[in-house]
Amino acid sequence: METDLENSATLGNIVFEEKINKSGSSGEESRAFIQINKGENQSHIKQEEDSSKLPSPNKKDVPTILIKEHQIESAKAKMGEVKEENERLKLLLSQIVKDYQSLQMRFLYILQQEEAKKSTKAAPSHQENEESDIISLSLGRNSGSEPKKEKKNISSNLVSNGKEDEKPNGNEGLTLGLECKFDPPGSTEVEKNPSSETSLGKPEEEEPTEVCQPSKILKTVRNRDEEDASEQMQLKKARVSVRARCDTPTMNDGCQWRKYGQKIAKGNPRPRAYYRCTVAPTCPVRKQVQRCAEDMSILITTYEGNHNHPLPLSAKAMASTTSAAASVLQSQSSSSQPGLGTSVSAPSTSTSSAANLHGLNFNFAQNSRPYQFYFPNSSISTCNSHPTITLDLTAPANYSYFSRFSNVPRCSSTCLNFSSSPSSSLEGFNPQTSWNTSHLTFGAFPNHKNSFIGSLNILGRQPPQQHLYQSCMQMTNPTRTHQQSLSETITAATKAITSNPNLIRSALAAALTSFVGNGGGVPRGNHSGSEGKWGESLRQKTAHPAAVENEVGCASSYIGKCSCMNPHQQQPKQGSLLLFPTSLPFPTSKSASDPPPPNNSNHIK
DNA sequence: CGCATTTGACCGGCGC
DNA sequence: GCGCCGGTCAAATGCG
Repeated sequence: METDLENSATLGNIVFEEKINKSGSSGEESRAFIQINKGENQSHIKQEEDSSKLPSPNKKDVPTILIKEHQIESAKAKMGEVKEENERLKLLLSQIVKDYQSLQMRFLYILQQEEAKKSTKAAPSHQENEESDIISLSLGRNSGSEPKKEKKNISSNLVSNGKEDEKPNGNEGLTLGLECKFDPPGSTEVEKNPSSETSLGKPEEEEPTEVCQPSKILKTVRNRDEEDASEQMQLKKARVSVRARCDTPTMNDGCQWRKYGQKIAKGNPRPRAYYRCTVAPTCPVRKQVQRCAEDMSILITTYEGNHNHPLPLSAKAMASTTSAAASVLQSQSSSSQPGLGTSVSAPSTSTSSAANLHGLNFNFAQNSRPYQFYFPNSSISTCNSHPTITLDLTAPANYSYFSRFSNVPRCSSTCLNFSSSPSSSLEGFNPQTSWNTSHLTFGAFPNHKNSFIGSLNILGRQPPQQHLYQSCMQMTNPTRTHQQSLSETITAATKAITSNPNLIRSALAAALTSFVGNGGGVPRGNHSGSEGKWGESLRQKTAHPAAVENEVGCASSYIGKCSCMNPHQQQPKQGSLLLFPTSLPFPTSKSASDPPPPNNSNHIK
């Protein structure tokens, strides 16, 4: 704009007018009108030329020339003033942004401090506020060897943590007990979890140690479950469901999973597979994989819990996403239940997720205005046994998804709709042109009292954030190829997540990294969920965008650049972030028992 | 032989 | 109290 002004000034015969103050000047052959809207810090230049009134240079009207020169000088002077004003406005804006960010950080810090205080009161031994509710459930677990073996070998006193997951490992309870103030000194061998730094129990969940025979462990644990059921109910509830188009049996989220069960759930002919994370023996994270009953091409993966161990980047991405999403639920539930105020973040997953969880700053409004979330109910009711947040990464937005997907009567559902506008074709998505604007929307669940609806315009009017994400997005520019750029992307996204307290944005960033690739992942071929193929596949696609359309099966996902809005959202067009729905390049899992892709041969057991 | 998967049984929560 | 359902366990089975 300034450049335009300067250029215009050099042309001469130009009169600059501030529309507000000086509109209506006349008598000039050639004019440029500058409309300045200081409030918006935006200006538009209109140029008008009236050739019929152009003075002839040959005319001997010298005074006219002098006047014009004078006018030019005047115009230049005004232009300078405008520039100065523009600079002032910029400075002011930047200052405001800085202040805002500073306040935001302070607020987050205060929140974290408060959380820390609560945790300290409840359980002095635990310092991390970021412990997720689900992780709390995993208390008492150790990195010990196979649960069965330990269970058999343990004759010593055991500390039950009240978690079913821990039943097999009597030692686990002991381990937890050590960290727990209630842990008896005489407790037997305690195995330090390799990832113990991340395994922390919440005060509420910690329980006095109990001595029991190995054979009785299970019952003891369950009894304690009953005793603490009320406390743990919520903690167990938070879930994050990811909907993605995937022809492969399972999504490769970078983690290693072991299947421990399969059931045919009511209302869905496809079996639901149950997996637990095997990256660490004590990891409490579990996931359910099921095909969408109405669209078999959609794979629904529901995560519960947070990893208590280091994860590869690819796994971190998903974990961060799920943690961040879960934090939404947590934040809401926390408001309704002070006792559950501890954070939801995954300790081991990354500092980013942890930081984000407490940083949930949502500007709620009564209107679905851009940049604001509308929560008809400010919190998810704790009565809901399974509050679930859904990340919908499937094809074109169809809000019927939400209603049918949230069909669990007692569950409140939160949906992050990553679906694109109907016009955007997943397969036709061109990554090269897809990276500027994103739009994160929240689907409404009219049928659920605890649902919330809203939309977030992430970039819109927040230049710093925009820069942040642009930096991330630029790294993913297909022109920059391969693993390095992907790695950078992941790193940038991680930074973005870390630095930005906004939960949704963090989730978004994490989601981005999830789909960008699994750099750094160390897949284990022996585990069903250990593939790194999809990340690799995506890298290839990124390097060769043209090939994307030709991909069969799980297509790559990209965040698209789109100047238009999601039709379902009546939001401003500018600067909105739009996440295109995508099929995910999840590799095929070794597990033959996983719900088979709709198009593929299905063998359901 | 070790490990992962399969699959029937079991348990607990919830609704009627 | 009973039955349904989701979730988990653990023995059986399969595979490398």
